[in-house]
Amino acid sequence: MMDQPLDLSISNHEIVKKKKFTIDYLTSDIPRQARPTLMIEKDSSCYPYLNQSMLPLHPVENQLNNEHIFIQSRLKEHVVPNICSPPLPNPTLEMVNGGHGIKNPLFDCATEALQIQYANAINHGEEFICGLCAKTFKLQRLLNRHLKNHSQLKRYLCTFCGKGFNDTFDLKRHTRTHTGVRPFKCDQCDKAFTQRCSLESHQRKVHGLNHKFGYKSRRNKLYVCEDCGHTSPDPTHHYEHIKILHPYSPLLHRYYDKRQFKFDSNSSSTSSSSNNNTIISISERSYSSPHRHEMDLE
DNA sequence: CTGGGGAAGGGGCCC
DNA sequence: CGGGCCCCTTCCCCA
Repeated sequence: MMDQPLDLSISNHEIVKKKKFTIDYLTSDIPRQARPTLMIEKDSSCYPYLNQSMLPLHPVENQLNNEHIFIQSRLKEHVVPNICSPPLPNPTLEMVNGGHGIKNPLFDCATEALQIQYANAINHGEEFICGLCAKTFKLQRLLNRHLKNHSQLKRYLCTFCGKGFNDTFDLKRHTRTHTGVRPFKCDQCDKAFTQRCSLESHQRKVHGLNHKFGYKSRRNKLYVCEDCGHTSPDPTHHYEHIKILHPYSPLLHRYYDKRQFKFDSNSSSTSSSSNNNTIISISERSYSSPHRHEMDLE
């Protein structure tokens, strides 16, 4: 199966400079001494549990000097840790989102506050009502998730800027503002977008294309490599791309997670990529992976 | 002022 | 039931 060279599409994304975050996080009414500081060592790896000497460096921005990147958050409740001291790997920090984010080590401290909010929640017949904003929910777990939105303490932190999110998908979506990954490409022009809705809005407004999808209908899943912007509709192709080009990605450990890789019988490693960007040809043998999933695709 | 696009909040649904 | 993925929507910025 791997005798033929494998064609992989690599998007020509650029690292987009977003001044917005720099301004947001460096201007604050919080006294400078009181601001938490996120210090990311320039050469630190995003994959602290693996062999750092073999890992790719992360594209970074907001660089203020040659050795370190200091990003000061105006959101004092984000609990921004110092992730370069003690030296990585730091067992107290758990990476998420393929190494682009970390679990907030102090998130458990929010449990008490959440319990107070739970106590304020009202069970009114078959409805669950938020005691803080009076929004109603049909299911308890929807109320539970809603209550987290009231908490200022966020579960996941962006390793680029320290901004916090309760949802890893929100973190992943946010990370694209730092990496410049734009998976959703317009087939009518050269524009690309970080979100599918932005692409569909663009096509509707600029090209006059109407959606052929029903309201809230699911689109075909597009697998996106958050490291380089490579996209594929095929989970097998996506997995092969990560295995070959990003052999130390934590995503490879989630081969059996159906939320990450939805393999099916029609999935083929030879399917073409959905974008029209630079095509490079890579020999499988040239990138032999030491990973234990080497034979999983046979 | 307006339109296009970026970014993120909120909620539905699947695993 | 929680985590994760996705869609809809809104807000904001900028040309």
